[in-house]
Amino acid sequence: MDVVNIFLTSELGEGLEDFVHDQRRFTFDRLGAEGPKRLVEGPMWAFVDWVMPDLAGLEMCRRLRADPRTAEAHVTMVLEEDDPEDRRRALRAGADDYVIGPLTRTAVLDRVLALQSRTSERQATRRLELGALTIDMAALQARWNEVPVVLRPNEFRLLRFLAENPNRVLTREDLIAGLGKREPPIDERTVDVWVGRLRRAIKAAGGGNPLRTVRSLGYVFDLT
Amino acid sequence: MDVVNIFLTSELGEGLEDFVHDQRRFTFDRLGAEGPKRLVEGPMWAFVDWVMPDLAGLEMCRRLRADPRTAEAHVTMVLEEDDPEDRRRALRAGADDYVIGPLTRTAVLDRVLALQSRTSERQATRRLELGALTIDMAALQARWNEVPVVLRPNEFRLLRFLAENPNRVLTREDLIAGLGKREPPIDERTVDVWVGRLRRAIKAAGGGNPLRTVRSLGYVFDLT
DNA sequence: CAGGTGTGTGACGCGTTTGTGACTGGATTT
DNA sequence: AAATCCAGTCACAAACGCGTCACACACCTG
Repeated sequence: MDVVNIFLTSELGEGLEDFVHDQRRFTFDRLGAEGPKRLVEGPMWAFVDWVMPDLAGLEMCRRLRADPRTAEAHVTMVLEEDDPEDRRRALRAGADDYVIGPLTRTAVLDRVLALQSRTSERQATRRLELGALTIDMAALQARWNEVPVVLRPNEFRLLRFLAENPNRVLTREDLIAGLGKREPPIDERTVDVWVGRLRRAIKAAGGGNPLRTVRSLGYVFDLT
Repeated sequence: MDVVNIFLTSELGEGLEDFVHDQRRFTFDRLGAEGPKRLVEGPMWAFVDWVMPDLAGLEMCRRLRADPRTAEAHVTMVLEEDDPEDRRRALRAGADDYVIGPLTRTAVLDRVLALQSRTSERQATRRLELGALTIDMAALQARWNEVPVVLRPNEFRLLRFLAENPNRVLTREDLIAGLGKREPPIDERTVDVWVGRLRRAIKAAGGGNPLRTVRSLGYVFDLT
């Protein structure tokens, strides 16, 4: 299910809790002066209160824009009343949008659903998630439960290819071809060594063994 | 309505007047040896003539870059003919771009519209914050925990480009293109030297090493 | 013109990666 | 049970890719 990450500042959305609507899970997270507590992937929405205890809402806007983790977030400013001058300043500080408070579940839904289609195009970052394992194609990095798996180039290619065809037996021939090795022709037994090395790397990161051997045929990436 | 501020040198664009196109107002302003007459906000384009009565166009480029008011402007050099040597020198002097003159309303439109999306992103983030590292686009300065990192121009451009695409493997080709180097074609191995120099500079400021090498592919700016 | 700075390049050396053959032990077949 | 097959693992050599250095050249400054 798609997850919509929503960041809130200070006491905004006091009564708001995670909820599910229309195939989407809305999760709420506190947003402090240091930015988001945890790093999330996918579309992000931030609702910034105009008045904050220790930091002006405008400054928070600028910080969100300056931080690459949240630079792509859709920032909505929550105003107490409809002051044209404040709206202008909010937009200039980097907000995409504004609502007149207080923030309610309905207000959040309206904003997010109205704009989701537009924003979802942005997140082109390719990424595979298979159980505890996530593979970030852009960063060329794999993680097992957030623990980085240190992989050599060939191992990464192998993992990627296996993960892209889960629950399907891939012969050694498939794997050699899938990694684009032709010259010189690779001995099929070499694949065994590749798999061994990959397994060891995942294990070193505290992971399990998602790679199952199918005797006399090849290997499978077992999903769940 | 969005305003696009365009600066012109000397007799360039003699017949050009303010006009409106596609929801944008284009305003033209003279650019003298002392820089722009008035201070403006928002995106700026400067068209610099190669030949000027009292000042060489190249020198004008450098001044624009040195002046914090115009350092972020998009500078287009206007050449009379397509001389590769002149192009090279124009780019080296700080120009982002060039056209073969004379300057017409159409040429201005084309340049500005083609590049606006890219540049407007840049304008939005005058400052990047990535963990201990902050990059000040306006001051052309980077700091690691408030300690200035002394960078040469090329190193700054490299750091900036890497930091603008964090957690993404950038090939040497990407980096060369990202720094806008085309003429003459740059040897890919030179990128290694750039990275080495950049790393050393960050280290000299007491910083860590946010630049990860991805063997046989390129480099990544690792966030967190 | 001399001195200084910034930058691209070729070359060298070292650590890493990787394909392979050999050995081992478990599984399968006869 | 013996014979056979097959996959896991190790050690090793060759190839590869990267970091670094010194140098040349262009440019700027005085």
